[in-house]
Amino acid sequence: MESIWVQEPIDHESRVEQGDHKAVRLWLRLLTCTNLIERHLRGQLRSEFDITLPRFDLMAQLARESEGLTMGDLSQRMMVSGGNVSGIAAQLESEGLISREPVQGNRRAFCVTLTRAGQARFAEMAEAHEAWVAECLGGLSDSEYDRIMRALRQIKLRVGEVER
Amino acid sequence: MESIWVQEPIDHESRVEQGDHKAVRLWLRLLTCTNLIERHLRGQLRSEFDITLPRFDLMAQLARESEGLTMGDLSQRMMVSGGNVSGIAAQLESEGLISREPVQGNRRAFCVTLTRAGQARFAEMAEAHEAWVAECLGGLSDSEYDRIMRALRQIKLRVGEVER
DNA sequence: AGCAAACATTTTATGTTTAAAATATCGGCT
DNA sequence: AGCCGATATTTTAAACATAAAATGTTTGCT
Repeated sequence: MESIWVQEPIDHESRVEQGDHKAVRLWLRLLTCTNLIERHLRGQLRSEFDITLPRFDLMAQLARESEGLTMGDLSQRMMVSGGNVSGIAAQLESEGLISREPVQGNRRAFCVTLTRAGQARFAEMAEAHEAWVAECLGGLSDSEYDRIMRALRQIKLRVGEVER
Repeated sequence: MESIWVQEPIDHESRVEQGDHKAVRLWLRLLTCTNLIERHLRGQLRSEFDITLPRFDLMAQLARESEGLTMGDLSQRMMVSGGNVSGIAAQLESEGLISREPVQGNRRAFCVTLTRAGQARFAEMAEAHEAWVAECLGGLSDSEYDRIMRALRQIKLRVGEVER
């Protein structure tokens, strides 16, 4: 059980012992990559647009659904709890970037949409965001890209089955 | 030379745009997979062992270093702030799972180690944790596994460069 | 020795996230 | 009509996370 101590990069992945299994190593590498990119994007959004990643994420969901989404839809798509969406939406609403209108025929739900100001603001941010992501992930060849996408889809489906 | 990262712009304008969109799709899928697995593990740790992911993570660091680690070491390896480690360690200490002893020759630092109870508890959890991860990620062929690992390493390096 | 800078950690203030409880609405069943 | 379980959202409490200030220690420089 002698843990050869590798010192160079200290992150989720490099802390693994030799005896650890392949799946765990893949998991830690996946986690490291995602955390690094997420941290990068969070910092960029903060310094360039003074917005948090969750708020950007919520706006991004709305940007692809011009009809609007309910709070529950947002919670599902953002993969965060409903209470969390309540808080994030409250902030964006107070900044005038989104609006929440009652749904006719269902007084429980709200229909959340980007305001005109929100649309304009998001368009700016989305362009920069895309460039930042491409900086991190844009260099893959087509075949490599396809291969990873397929593998990740497989993983996604599998976790879905396990979760059930 | 890893050709993956050498981009040859044939049509400078449209090529880059396409690549950007692809990069974003890849990023979103990466994020989805990581979130799904993380959520699964969090839930399992909670329901099976009544422990949170950060606390498990801290214990996992210590389990690999029988000599113990300082608070600063833990902060670096867990990739979280020092203040955060203080709080998590305080909880674990109050539960008797870790101990913090003064380091001889440096009265600023603590040496944090798993208690005997902590070791036993972690051994149980680690076995289950590994099985859960394998459930999620174990379905890949060897070649797929190698390919993803390589691609993720390249991504990791690239983000490191971008960050600088 | 004296002092400044770096170090290791904790504290504080603020904000995020989650699970669970609370509130309110809807729909079906009798 | 009246009840009950599902649905949609908000509120609450606890854990987690960060940045920045505070505390105490070490190191190097003169």
